[in-house]
Amino acid sequence: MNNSIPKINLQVNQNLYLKNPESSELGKKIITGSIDLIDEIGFDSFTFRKLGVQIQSPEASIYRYFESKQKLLLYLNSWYWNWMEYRLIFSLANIESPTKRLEKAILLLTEEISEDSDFSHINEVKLNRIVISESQKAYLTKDVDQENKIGAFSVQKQLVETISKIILEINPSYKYPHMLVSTIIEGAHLQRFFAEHLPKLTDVSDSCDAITDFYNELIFKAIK
Amino acid sequence: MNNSIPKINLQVNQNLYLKNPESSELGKKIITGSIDLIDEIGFDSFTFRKLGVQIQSPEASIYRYFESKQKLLLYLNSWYWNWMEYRLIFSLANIESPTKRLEKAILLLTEEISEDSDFSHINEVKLNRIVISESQKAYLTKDVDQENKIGAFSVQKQLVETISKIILEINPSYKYPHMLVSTIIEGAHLQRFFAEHLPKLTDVSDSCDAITDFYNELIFKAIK
DNA sequence: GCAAAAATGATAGTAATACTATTATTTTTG
DNA sequence: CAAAAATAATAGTATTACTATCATTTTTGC
Repeated sequence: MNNSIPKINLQVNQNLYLKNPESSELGKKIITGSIDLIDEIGFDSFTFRKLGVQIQSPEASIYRYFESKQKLLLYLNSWYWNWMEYRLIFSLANIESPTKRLEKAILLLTEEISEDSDFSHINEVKLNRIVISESQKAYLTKDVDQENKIGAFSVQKQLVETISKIILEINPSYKYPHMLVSTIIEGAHLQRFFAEHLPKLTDVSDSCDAITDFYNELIFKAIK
Repeated sequence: MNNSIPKINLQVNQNLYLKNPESSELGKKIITGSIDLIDEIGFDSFTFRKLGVQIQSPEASIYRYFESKQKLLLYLNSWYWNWMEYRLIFSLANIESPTKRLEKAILLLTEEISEDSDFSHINEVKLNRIVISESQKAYLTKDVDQENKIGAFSVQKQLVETISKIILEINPSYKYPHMLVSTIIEGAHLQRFFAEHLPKLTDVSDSCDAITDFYNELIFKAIK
């Protein structure tokens, strides 16, 4: 990811918004502002009223883009995984060996995101932090089946499928490729959260990236 | 777990309640009622007012036991992991072989809980469903460091430590025992959630228990 | 068996939240 | 440049997450 990449719009599932926030200045301000604000105060304290103050637009205008703050969170989550898949495709291009492909995928899913790619009006470092601490709230709801029906999680499912296929290339008889991949995807985020807030649940070492190393070992041993 | 077990009170961290709910009839009704209600409508829609209606006591009385619904969730979570540890100790008693001990621990952490043990006024089947879908909301908060400081997660930490030690008995040079155990603990619950709501993220098979099998294989290969 | 203390019930109230509605003003576009 | 679309400004509502007060019931220590 570097400056040579043209500004591409990642398409997010239309059911997650009332009006595409990419289609106007106000829409982009809503996205940029909500990422800033959620990162700062957390999703629980985040309200459209506070966002309105932050971006200097009335609360009612925000409701014309998003039905609710839940839907906005689903949008951000969806954008993030879309971005991940884009990065994955990019990073796997022209690599033949399935083992190398899997290694690259694991790195992408588990590494810390510490640089904003300037890819768009979206700050990926902040968004990554939000996905780590808040995205589970997007599906751990009584509405999950409804949300699933409208395609809110299709990007994650797609990503899990893509990486599962690489695993099956390496070992066609491995029984649990999807479980293994979804374990990494959610687990890696959780481990980052634990490393920061509940270190007794992890084995953090300042030196190298323990999380990437842990998952690399885990996965390659599992599918051998 | 069977009827021969005497009714024991599991002690929950005192910082999580204002008044011990085990100490009175109303307190127990609050716990039983909140488990029923959260299981039914979900934690997001759950309010102390609704709970008051359910147990026929005024909202204000509930606030004398719990400062907020967040604290109540922390209490339930803490009770659950306390119960798990109790079961673990029970299940490992008199077993020498660390491999067998680990196998038993994995089973306990990953199996489906489908029978209420009649161990107390708490319905463990419902509580297990609540912990699966809601417990992450107890720590994925801006308040997590504060909550951690008052000991809200000490039971989970204890459990992770106990099982990590078994792993180190089997392989003293394994680098990531805590990460491995916390990966199981949180991952197993998540996989159960996925199996029910987002099956494309798993490899469900009706026959045997895929989740237990998956983690068994994963862990023993990882530490070999 | 009874007074004091503690717990609970009944009721009310408040600031904030998660929206919806209406009308005025600005901006865009054919 | 008029019509349409988008946004701003303002107001309003039901619900939530509490806190406060006082009356009533239950528990307890003697």
